[in-house]
Amino acid sequence: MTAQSVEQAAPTRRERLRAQTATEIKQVARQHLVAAGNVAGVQLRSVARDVGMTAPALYRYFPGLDELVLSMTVDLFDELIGEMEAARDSVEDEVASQLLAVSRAFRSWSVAHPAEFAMIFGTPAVSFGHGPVNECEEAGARFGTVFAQLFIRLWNEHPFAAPTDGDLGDTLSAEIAPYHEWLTVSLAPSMPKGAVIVFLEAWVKLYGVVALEVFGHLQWAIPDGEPLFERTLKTLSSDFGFPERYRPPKA
Amino acid sequence: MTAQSVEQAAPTRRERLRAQTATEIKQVARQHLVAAGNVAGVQLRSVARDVGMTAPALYRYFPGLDELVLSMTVDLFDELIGEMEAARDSVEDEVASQLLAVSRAFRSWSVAHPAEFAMIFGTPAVSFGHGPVNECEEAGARFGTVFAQLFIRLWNEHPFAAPTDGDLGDTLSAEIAPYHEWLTVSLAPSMPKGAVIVFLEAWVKLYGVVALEVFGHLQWAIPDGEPLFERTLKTLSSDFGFPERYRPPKA
DNA sequence: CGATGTTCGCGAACGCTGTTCACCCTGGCG
DNA sequence: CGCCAGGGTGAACAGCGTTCGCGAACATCG
Repeated sequence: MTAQSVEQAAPTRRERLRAQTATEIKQVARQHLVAAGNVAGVQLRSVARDVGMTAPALYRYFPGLDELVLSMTVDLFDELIGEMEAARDSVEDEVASQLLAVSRAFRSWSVAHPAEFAMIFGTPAVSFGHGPVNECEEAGARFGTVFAQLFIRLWNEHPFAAPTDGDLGDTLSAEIAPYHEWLTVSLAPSMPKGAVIVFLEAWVKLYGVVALEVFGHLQWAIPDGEPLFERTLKTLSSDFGFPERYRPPKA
Repeated sequence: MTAQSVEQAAPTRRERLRAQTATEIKQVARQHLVAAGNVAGVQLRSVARDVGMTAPALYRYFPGLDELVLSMTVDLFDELIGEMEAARDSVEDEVASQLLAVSRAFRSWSVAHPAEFAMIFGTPAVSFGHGPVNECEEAGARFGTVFAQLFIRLWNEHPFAAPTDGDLGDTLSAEIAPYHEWLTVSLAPSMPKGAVIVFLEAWVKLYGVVALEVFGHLQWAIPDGEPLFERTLKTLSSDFGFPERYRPPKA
C-alpha cells in the first residue's frame, strides 16, 4: 500500500512526459480559448498544430474534444480557487477582511478572464447530468467551499442578522433542508437555516454583479463595473454587521 | 409618401410568402434550439431539412447562420418583453403590483426557456462591438425599458430610499453620469443618481437569482429556485418601501 | 397571350471540423 | 538483444457553413 503510494508520487518517466504533454496541450488550448473569446475557438486541429502534433495524436491524451474542455474547466476552477485562497491568506487573519479580499479576487479573475469565466459560470457547456460532469461539479463545490468556510467562520465569531426559521417560510425552509443538513454534519454544526439563506443571497448578489459585468450586459449603464461592485461589497459589509471593516481596495 | 406607406402596409404577395417562410425557418430553428439545449443545436442543414428545403436555400432569407441566430435573439427579446408587458397589464394599475408581476414574468419565461435565456442573457454569442449586434442591443434596451419605466413611475409616485450623490462616491457618480443624463432628458426628469443605482442593484439581484437558477448553478443548495426568488422579491419590496404590497404568487 | 427578367430552390463543390483506423517508429523492459 | 506497448502520422469518413451555376417558377410588361 505504501509502496503503491510512493510509486504514485514518483511515476515512471513515460508518465511524467505524458502528464507534461497533457498540460502543454491544455495550455495551448487555453491560449486559443482566450484568443477566440469563447469555447468554440478551441479546436482539435489548431491546438494540435500549435503543440507540434496532428489532431489524432491528441486522442492519446484525451478521449475527445469535450473531455479536453472539461479538463480545462476543472483547471480553471482550481486556478480561480487558488487566486481566492492566495488573496485570503495575503491579508490579516480576520474574517471580514478575508471575505472582502476573496470577493475582490473573484471579480478580478473574472473580469481578467472573461472567456474562462463564461466557461465555468455561464451556460453549462455539456448538459448537466450524471456523467463526467461530476468532476466539474466537484470543482464547483470546492469553489463554493472557499466562500462557505469564511461565512461559517464569520457566523461563529460574529453572528450576523439572519431570518429565523419562521421568517423563511415553509417552502424555502424545506428546499434548503437537505443542504443545511449536509452543512450541519460536515462543516457548520450550529448554523441556522436563515444564515445559510443569507449566505446564498450574498452569493447571488456577488455573482449577479460580476456576471453582468463580464458578459457586458451592464455597459449600457456603466462602462466599468468596479465602482458598482465595491458598492455591493460595502452593502454586504453592512448586511453582515461589519460596516466599519469595509475599506476601499488598495489601488 | 402615403402611397408608399400603404404599399409597405400591404406588401406584394411574394413578400408575404417570403416573410412567412422566414418566420417558419425561425420557428424550426427555435425548435432545434430547445431540443439541443444550446445554440450549437441550430444548424443550417437540419433546419433546412425540417422546413423542406436544402441548406443553400436558407441563404435567400438570411445572409448566414450568424444572422439567423441574431434574428432569433431579437425575436426572443420581443417575446419576453411581450410576456412581461402582458403580466404588467393583467394586474391592477398599481406600480408595486406591476413590478412584482413583471419580475415574476421574467423569471417564469426564463426558467421555462433555459436555452433561449442563455442566448440572450448568457455569454454574448457574437462578440460585442459595432456591427449587426446593435439590433440585438437595441432589443436589450427595449427589455430594460420595461423595468425602467416602472421604476421611474415608482420613484415619481412613491419615492423610495436612495443614497445621495455624496453617498455614491465620486467614481460611481462619474460612471453613472452619462446614463443618468440620458435618462433625465428622455424618461425621468427628476430622478437622482442614487435612485438609478438602486434600480441597477435591484436588476443585479433579479438577474443573479434567475441566471443562477436557469444555469443550474444553484442546484447544489436548492433544487427549485422559486422560493428563493420569492424571498428576493419580498426583500426588494421592503427595500423599495412597499413591504405591505408584497403578496405570494397566485398559484 | 407571349416574352422578359427577377426570385427561388437545388445539386455539386470547397474548405473546414471531430473522429476513426491502419500503419510506423521509437523507447523501455525482460 | 528481441520484443512490445505506447506515441505519432496520414488517409479517410461524416458532417458542418458557405459559394457557385443552373433550371424552374413566378410577376411584370408589351
